[in-house]
Amino acid sequence: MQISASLDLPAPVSVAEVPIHAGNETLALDRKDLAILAELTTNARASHTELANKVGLSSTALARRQKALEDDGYIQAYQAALDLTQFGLTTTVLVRIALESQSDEALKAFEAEVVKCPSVVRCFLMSGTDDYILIVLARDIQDFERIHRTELSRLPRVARVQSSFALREVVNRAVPTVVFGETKR
Amino acid sequence: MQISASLDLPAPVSVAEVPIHAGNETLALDRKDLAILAELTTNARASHTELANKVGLSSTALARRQKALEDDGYIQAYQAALDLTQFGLTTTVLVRIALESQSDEALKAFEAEVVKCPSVVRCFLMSGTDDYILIVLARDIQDFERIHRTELSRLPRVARVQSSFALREVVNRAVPTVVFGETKR
DNA sequence: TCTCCTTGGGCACACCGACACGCATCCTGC
DNA sequence: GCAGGATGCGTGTCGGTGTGCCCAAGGAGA
Repeated sequence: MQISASLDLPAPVSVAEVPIHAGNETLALDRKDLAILAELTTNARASHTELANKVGLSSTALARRQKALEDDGYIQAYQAALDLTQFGLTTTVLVRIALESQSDEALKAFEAEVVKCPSVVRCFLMSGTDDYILIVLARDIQDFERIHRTELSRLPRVARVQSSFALREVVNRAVPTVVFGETKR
Repeated sequence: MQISASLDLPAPVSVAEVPIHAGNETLALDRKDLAILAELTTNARASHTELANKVGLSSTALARRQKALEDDGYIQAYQAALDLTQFGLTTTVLVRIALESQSDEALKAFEAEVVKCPSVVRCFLMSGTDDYILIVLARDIQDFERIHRTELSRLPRVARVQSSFALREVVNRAVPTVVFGETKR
């Protein structure tokens, strides 16, 4: 039942060895497990019998595997995906923020506040020159001006804020397709 | 039953008018609808009775509202969230890509190929100097070197590639919290 | 080679629950 | 007061889910 695999970090891989797919520690999942995950990524509410037919298993076997995938932590949660454009959130903005200092105290202070910003959906602490990169969702450019004023400019220890607007989203995947291709079994 | 609201774009808003929450065209959703969405964002497989108890409705009323939310497109899909660290994907890289030219043909050629990159999860066409920004998931830095070599460097019309590694992810939300706070009713 | 044991799959069954319907009630706006 | 919309209750049917049991394949050991 899909044991271990929790801590088997990728083995050191020589550069020339890997063909095209990544990974390749022997993942404790076979093709049917990946098919289950791929299907659940699309239809989280699919029933056992429905999934069983698509994967090619009996409902019993599928139920066992699905439960194992949940218990082993491969499946974190089942969540509804909302259409944010229905809420008017059609504008994505990438914001680069540099702090006054990189002291531990400054980072903590900044992060404690940025998690409270209701329009921020992602925030990365980055290597390189820019300290943080945020992804902000807004209704339009005017709304982003408001967000900039009421949320971003109130963040502590900020030295510089630089915003770039996304004109279009070309790719938006929750899971990289590489995940569903990697298996030895 | 939650009609319309599909096309009611944000009304022009004077800068001083808005207090703290965004939006504020009269959204066709009341607090209970938002509570349903908030709950389904966490537990997509919750039953009608389970949701009804949390929201404070009967299962009948809840079923009607949930169906309306689906039919009106507020809920796009129900999907399983995978723990990507279980697959070894612990490294997030932001990649900025500038093309040789901004001609329509160059954009189309690039985009047609970037959607095929299995390690790319997001790709934005950006305003400003950088043409595209990608979010790439890798196992580690060595794995990103492979991705850079086998996926990114093969993209057409690329003039410059600049990569920044995310040291830590401070915020990761599927839905901005502002969504669940905006309503008039 | 034979046997034991483990692992995973499939079948059958029973139970509990979800879901959909009809109807009565309540509230609001006109 | 009336009409429309939304809620809540009750009921019946259907389907999903969980369990027990048996079977097949593969590996280990004697």
